Amino acid sequence: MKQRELFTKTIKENPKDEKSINAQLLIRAGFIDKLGAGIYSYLPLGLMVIENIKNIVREEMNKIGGQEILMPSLHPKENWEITGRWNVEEMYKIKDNNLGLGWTHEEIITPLVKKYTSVFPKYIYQIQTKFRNEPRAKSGILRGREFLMKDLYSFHTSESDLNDYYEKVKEAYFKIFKRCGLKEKTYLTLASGGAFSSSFSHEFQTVTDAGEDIIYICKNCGQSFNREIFESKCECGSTEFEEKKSIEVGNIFKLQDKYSKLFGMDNIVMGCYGLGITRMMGAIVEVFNDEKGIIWPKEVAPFDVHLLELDTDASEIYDNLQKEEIKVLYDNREKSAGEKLNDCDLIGIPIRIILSKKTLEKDCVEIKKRGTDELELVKIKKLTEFIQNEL
RNA sequence: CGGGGUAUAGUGAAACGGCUAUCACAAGUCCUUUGGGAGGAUUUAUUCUGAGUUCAAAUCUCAGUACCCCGACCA
Repeated sequence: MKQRELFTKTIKENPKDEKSINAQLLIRAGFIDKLGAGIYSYLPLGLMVIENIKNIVREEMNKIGGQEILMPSLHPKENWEITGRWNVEEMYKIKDNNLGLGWTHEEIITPLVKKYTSVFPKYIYQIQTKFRNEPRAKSGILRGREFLMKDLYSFHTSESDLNDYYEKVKEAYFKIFKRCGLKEKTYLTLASGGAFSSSFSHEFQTVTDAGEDIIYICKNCGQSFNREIFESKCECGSTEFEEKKSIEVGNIFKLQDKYSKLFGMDNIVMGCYGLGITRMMGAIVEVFNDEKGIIWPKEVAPFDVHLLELDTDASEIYDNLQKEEIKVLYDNREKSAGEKLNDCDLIGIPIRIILSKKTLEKDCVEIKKRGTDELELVKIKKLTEFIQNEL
């Protein structure tokens, strides 16, 4: 993709109505646009990142038997009256129509599964826009009023089967975090089950100062506890903890028969497993950035390489890389070198390739990996091979 | 939902209650530039909305709205 043609624009100065790092960088680098508090448009660069995260999540969900569907955002009042959750603050309601905008989907998935199958277990998920009337939208895309979430629901005929599957989901989540670069920063955290689950739930908390939660990480075993349920001793016996701010990127629950019973599915127990897609994107930016911009982990980056030409035509290199299906952002804009270099750092694609008069004299391009200071000259002939090894 | 703050061009800022509301960047056109945001010419406003005070309001007062921050909230 030629940067000249890309529907986006970088901004030099921070927007005055955003304080969070993720929002400032994503807006300045041209990934998202703000429409209102907690309401954002995703421009092509931002959508590419979203799609990358979604595909990682899909692959890992499918590996544990998940089947993808898409449920509606508009929800009839009747479904929510059954569970007594129609009159909660989170629900945006459509006046005079007995419809609300869904902030979760138990009320839809449970009758749907009842209607379409009697063969269990079943694992059904979707990646869909959720609406929540947040009393305080904040921190850019970390806490939006409209956001993308993956929600998986599992249906079992026995509690032990639910327990087994619950553990599988935990593993799948850590595979997702690993591929998104967040594994080292994300802790499985014991939390309350909330109003609709009697037992504990597990949260996946990514450590960052931008987070809204406080977790206590056991220095001995690594188990972490949400502040809301934290007591002074870990299960392993240790009393040494590290206190950290964190953002909840995922939350999994054993719902037992709470919803299945209400919707007339006898002897079925359920689990539900949420994962915030846009929230993860924000968390990635919060974790991976420097004073110049974003530093995308490979698998979620919008492009593999950022090719800059400085006063030297690099279109042949661009064509050759594209032929090998390497995703290239090609900057051949008529801008000063400084502007191109700064934009490149801001956007944060993992590998920067520069062709200039200086490098061309040596039949080379200059390679720099985002987040490092090392420069490397690579022969133009060997460039494709070099990049393929890096991916 | 409580507390605090802000609102001026696409973006970021300036302007004592008083002159034609300035400046930088971006965007468009023309020319010169190209290894860290280069230069010249030219174009860009209902000062958030409504009321009030005043000879005179971007500036003071009140109300509303939006946004930011702290707290409460948050499957």
